[in-house]
Amino acid sequence: MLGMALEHAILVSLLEQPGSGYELARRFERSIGRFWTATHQQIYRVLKRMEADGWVTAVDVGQDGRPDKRDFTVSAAGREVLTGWLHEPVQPEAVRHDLAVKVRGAAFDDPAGRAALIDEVVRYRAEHEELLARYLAGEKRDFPDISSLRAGERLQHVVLRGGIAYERMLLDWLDEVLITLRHLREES
Amino acid sequence: MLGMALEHAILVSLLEQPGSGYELARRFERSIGRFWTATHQQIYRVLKRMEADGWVTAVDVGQDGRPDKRDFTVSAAGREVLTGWLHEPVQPEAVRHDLAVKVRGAAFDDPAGRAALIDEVVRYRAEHEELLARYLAGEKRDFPDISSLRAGERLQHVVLRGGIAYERMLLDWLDEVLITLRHLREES
DNA sequence: GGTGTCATGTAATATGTTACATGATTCT
DNA sequence: AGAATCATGTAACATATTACATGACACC
Repeated sequence: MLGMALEHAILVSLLEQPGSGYELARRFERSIGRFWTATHQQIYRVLKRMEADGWVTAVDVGQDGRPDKRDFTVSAAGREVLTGWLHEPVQPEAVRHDLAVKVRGAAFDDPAGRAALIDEVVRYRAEHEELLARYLAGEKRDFPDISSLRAGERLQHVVLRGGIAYERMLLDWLDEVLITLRHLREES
Repeated sequence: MLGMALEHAILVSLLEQPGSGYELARRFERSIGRFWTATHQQIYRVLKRMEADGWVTAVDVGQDGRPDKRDFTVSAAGREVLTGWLHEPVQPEAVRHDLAVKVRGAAFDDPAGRAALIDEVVRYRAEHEELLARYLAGEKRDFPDISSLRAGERLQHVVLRGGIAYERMLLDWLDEVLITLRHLREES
């Protein structure tokens, strides 16, 4: 059970705030998704197993105007599993950076293909510029007074700072990539 | 076949330099591994399929003092597959950042557990400091004169710059994380 | 004699992705 | 009337990880 993965992200998210599979999926699209991606199908499957293993307990909640949902809460056993995992060493990350492969691959493409890559990098850059703007807006909204945060909020905030730092670094790097690609275009 | 993955990283690597499965695995531990991780088991399996599909061709090379190896080269068909993929939009990255989950999870750990996390972050930071040093040494060694690089080398270099930028950003962020964790410790 | 590197793989299991499926309500 | 959102899942398939397996040679 070493190094297991989605389970722990779900445990953290449910400890911060109990919720349904659907709500979890939405959180994974937003906040948690900054450092752990998962689709609703994965989440439902893992939640089912976690419930069977007694890591979480579910309560049916009727809602008016909306379908019923099943609200999950972390059990004492689930909390123990999480703390056990927290004390394991951090696993090396599995990196998968599409764009970097494409940039190196551009060496084997023709000028038209490289021109298309420039457009694609521009599009990709715009996406991440928006993402950074959303992170910064979220920081302003959720952590307006940084000096008065409780422990959990401070930890959430420093993780958000990581997302912001990552996006800024990425934008700067994409500018370097664009300079390089445009430079190569002008030479040919 | 959209969005397929390891295949393309292998094609780029073999176009830069033909080689055996073992050599590819070593490259994935080093240079390519900065943006795409893969184990030798994965590589052998995918190479087999790529050979069956005619994307690469293999030549047996006898070596003295060493086991024979099978050297792979990208075929014309493989090159076409790669350029086809290069012209597809970049897929959103699947992020999986263990440490960020643990930092948020630390909110639900006891003081002893948080102290242990500080030690773990320190260890992790030292690992990445070494990695950055290796990248910088590699940059000096492989790109001593930046003004006189050919197209392929310039693209390789800008990708390496990305790795360097990432590691620097990570180290700065880890310092922020340490400040936050130590601050919480002193308050308790 | 033991450790490490070179070189190749198989098998079992776990995880992740994609497509499909349902049904109510709210908004335009 | 049609599209979007809320809410839950199953099934089939693809990919990744982990453990196991073999054998030669080089170096200490």
